[in-house]
Amino acid sequence: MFALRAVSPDRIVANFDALASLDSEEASVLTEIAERKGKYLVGSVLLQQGQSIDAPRLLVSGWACRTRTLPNGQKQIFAIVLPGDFIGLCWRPHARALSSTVALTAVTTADASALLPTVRGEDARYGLREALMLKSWQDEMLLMDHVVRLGRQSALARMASFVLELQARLQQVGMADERVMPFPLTQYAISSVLGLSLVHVNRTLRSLRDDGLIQVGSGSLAVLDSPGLCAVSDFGAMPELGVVRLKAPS
Amino acid sequence: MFALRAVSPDRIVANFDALASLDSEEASVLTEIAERKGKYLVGSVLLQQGQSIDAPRLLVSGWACRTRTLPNGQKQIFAIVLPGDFIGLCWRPHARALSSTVALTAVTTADASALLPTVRGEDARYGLREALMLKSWQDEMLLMDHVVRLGRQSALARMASFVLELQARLQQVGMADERVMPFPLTQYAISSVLGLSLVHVNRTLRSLRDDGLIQVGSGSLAVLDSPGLCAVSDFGAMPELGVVRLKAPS
DNA sequence: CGCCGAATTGACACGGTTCAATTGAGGTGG
DNA sequence: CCACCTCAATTGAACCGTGTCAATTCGGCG
Repeated sequence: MFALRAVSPDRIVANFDALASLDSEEASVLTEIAERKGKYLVGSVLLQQGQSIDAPRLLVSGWACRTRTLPNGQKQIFAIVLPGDFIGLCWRPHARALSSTVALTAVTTADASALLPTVRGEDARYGLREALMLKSWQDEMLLMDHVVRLGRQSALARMASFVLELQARLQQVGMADERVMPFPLTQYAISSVLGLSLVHVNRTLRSLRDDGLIQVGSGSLAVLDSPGLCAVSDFGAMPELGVVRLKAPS
Repeated sequence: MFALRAVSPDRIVANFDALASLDSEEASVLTEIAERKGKYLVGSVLLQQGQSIDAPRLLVSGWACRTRTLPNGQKQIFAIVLPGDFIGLCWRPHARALSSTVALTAVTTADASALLPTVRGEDARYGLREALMLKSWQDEMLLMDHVVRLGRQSALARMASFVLELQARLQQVGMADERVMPFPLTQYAISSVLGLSLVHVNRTLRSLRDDGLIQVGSGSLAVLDSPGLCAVSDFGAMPELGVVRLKAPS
């Protein structure tokens, strides 16, 4: 299936190399990691809230989310985890997971424990360390962008900026072209991300579709009018994604 | 003024000692830090978004907030910074600030650069390092609690859980007793935190007051019915603050 | 073919925003 | 000491975005 297509180790290396130049040894470490895989079904809990974080993993294929379930049964999704993203990678020692990570589709992950010395600064993989730093910096930035979305944007703007965020991130790992991207999320999942009711998510999507801004197919989504979508998204609110500077042209 | 009362170095040490036992050398480092102060007026930018973080500071007195200003002029406040909290302390090397930190009242801060080696793990202050780790863990947790607030709670619940959060945090540094606490926030600031309109913040506060749950005086707030406020807050949604475990009784 | 979860749609209620005006409190200068 | 100014707080009324309830349709899969 489209959405489950695995990201190739090469793409992952390229993604990180774009953040900070990697030497060949660093690239091969990443490649090795990406090849040691494990599979999980939809709904699998990849990391439990409160669990101590000692073995970081790399998401290789499929989509997941960091989420918390409220007492009344509602869910709040903090972030969507895409191929090339890490699960349970933290710069603080002895950290515990602040949210559960759950598979939204079938998923494969790879053990990334080999990166722990690099994170701790115990080896000389400076480029890789810089890339990991920028990656986790981006994660934190996305969370703050999300706070702005939930706190200050309308349903239409939330949806538009969410779509644009996913598009940008998928393009970074080569899973989306200028227009079309995989989109395996149910409307319920989207509602749990955006803090809206399921019904209103449906209406909001239809509105964007009726305005010719996007097109949703089975498991995929196409951005028909990127500037228009930016306008709706109030994107000035979160110009940050573009700011994740790629390395200077070498 | 009540709210501007400085937290004594002793209280700060006690706060951190409650997270992880400190030895006397570690305690004296904190004390020295807390005594090297600088003053700032209301509205001062203590840390600019995008600025590189190299000199962490400790907030000694007054309140501040981490915030971002949107293109339309609205603000979104991500977190309230209270005495005993750090400004610009990050576990990743070469990090940049993801939001600006602005003084909400007159403020005094202290240079905490002396803690950098401890954060980097370059010295043997293990207890202090553990305490700092838990402190920043709590910061991140509060941010996720905030996402839940904005995404899933009603105005009343947001207000109630916000008040309870501030109460708990102020009690940790000895600035609030069982009932009353300093409360220098304008309703506009509260609206920027909770993602509500200024007018509705006013109405929500009045509702809590009319129900006999809280009482607001000049620069202070009293919790009259703590269990009642918990009930309104849907506090089950964010049981985390209580979970910041204090050290085991020695 | 029949089943089940996901998507869709309509009608209606309600929470929250917006606009506009008034009141209250602290600070400053005459 | 009072008049005045400014910003924060307060209140009312109308509007509208979003949630809720309830049905219906669609689509994949056994």
